[in-house]
Amino acid sequence: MENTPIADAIKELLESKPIFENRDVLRSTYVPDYLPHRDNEVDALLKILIVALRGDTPSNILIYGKTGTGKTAVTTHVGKEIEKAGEERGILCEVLYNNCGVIDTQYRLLAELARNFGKRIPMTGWPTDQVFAEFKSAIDSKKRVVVIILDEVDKLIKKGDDVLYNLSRINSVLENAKVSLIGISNDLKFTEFLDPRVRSSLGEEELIFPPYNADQLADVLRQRAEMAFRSGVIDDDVISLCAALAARENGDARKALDLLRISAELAEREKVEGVQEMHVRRAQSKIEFDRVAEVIKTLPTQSKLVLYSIMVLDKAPELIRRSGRRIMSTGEVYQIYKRMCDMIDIDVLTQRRITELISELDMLGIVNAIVVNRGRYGVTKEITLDTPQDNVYHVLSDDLRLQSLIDMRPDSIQMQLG
DNA sequence: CCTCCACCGGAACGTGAGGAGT
DNA sequence: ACTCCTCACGTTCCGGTGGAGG
Repeated sequence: MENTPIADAIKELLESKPIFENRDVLRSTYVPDYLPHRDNEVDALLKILIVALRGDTPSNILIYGKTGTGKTAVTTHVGKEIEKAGEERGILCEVLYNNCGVIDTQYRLLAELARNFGKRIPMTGWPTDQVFAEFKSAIDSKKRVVVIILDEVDKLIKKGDDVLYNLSRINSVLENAKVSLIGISNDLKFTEFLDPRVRSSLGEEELIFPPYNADQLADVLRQRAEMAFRSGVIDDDVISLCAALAARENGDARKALDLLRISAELAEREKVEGVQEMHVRRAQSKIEFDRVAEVIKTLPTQSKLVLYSIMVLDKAPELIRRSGRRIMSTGEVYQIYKRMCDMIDIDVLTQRRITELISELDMLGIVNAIVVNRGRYGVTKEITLDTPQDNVYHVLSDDLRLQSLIDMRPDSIQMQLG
């Protein structure tokens, strides 16, 4: 039988030894049976929720912690264990997980909750109180304890805290069932915007999850790596590097896992036997670029144009360099910006506004801008480009209003500007 | 020691879009 | 359909800054 090139390629790809045994273990949504270095948090949560198994109402809980500190993992993990233990003892205890980042209106949340108990609620159309009433009657039909996990609660209260108010008082109108709430937030200050009554009711207990340090992250990674990879494809140096890099950025376990997974994917694509430190470095810059691209994509046109002005200026030969980077001032950027606005017929904003846009770009980590005093020569921002820019062009030119300009590329624009 | 550059960044205000209430 | 509010985005105005250079 004659093989086509593609058939050969498929054969080769299938036969090459895979690096992964189970890729999904490295996703942050995967919850392992044991969570390293979260024993205290698991304990604390268990102690609060345990009363559910005696048929009592657990206190409402607020959980705080930066992203990737294991809030969601610990909570769902403990939730499952409690449910299981209840089952074994013949106690009806249900733990419902909701991500308010996805379910972000009160209607949807209540509808979702009610559906969990077999109620059929239309996607839209009913008055919210009716949905609430349905939910109430659904849970109250039996003697049970219901624990409602609200992940990313801060997203929910953006549109008013009515749901939280109603849910936190629901126990007073229930005869059989008991409800307790667990709110998860990565914003420590989000309760400030809450109705005081809701705040005190929701925050009966508060848990704060500290970030992982590098050693702890390494343990987390080792545990997952053991399940995720064939033995021998990854050595401890790679894991330590991933852990160290992620620890530098707030001890985010999600980031550490992403880093490890993407490193391995890069290695796999190269058909190399094992993952090397080089892959980790490359994975990091890939992640960084994806982040930047995402940010730039969502920037308003004016900000993009300011960024592009900086990029054009960055190519200018006459600028002073410092450690390889070209330094420019607000005034210089503004001059370029104005002329480019003319070229593509876009409103010219004032320098005051541009200063602000530059500061925003700085906060987003796309450029560096520090305010310096040049004495006799005034105060200005010293701006340097902070992004590997070659990749940025196509992201910028997605904006139709800028397309013609971006396609010209900096060098030829400079010719035109003179 | 004084001056003065070239911009920073706060304050107050204007405008239009979009949402809530009625 | 109507008003009323809020919000994001911009503008104008302007006082403030701090060290290089005289």
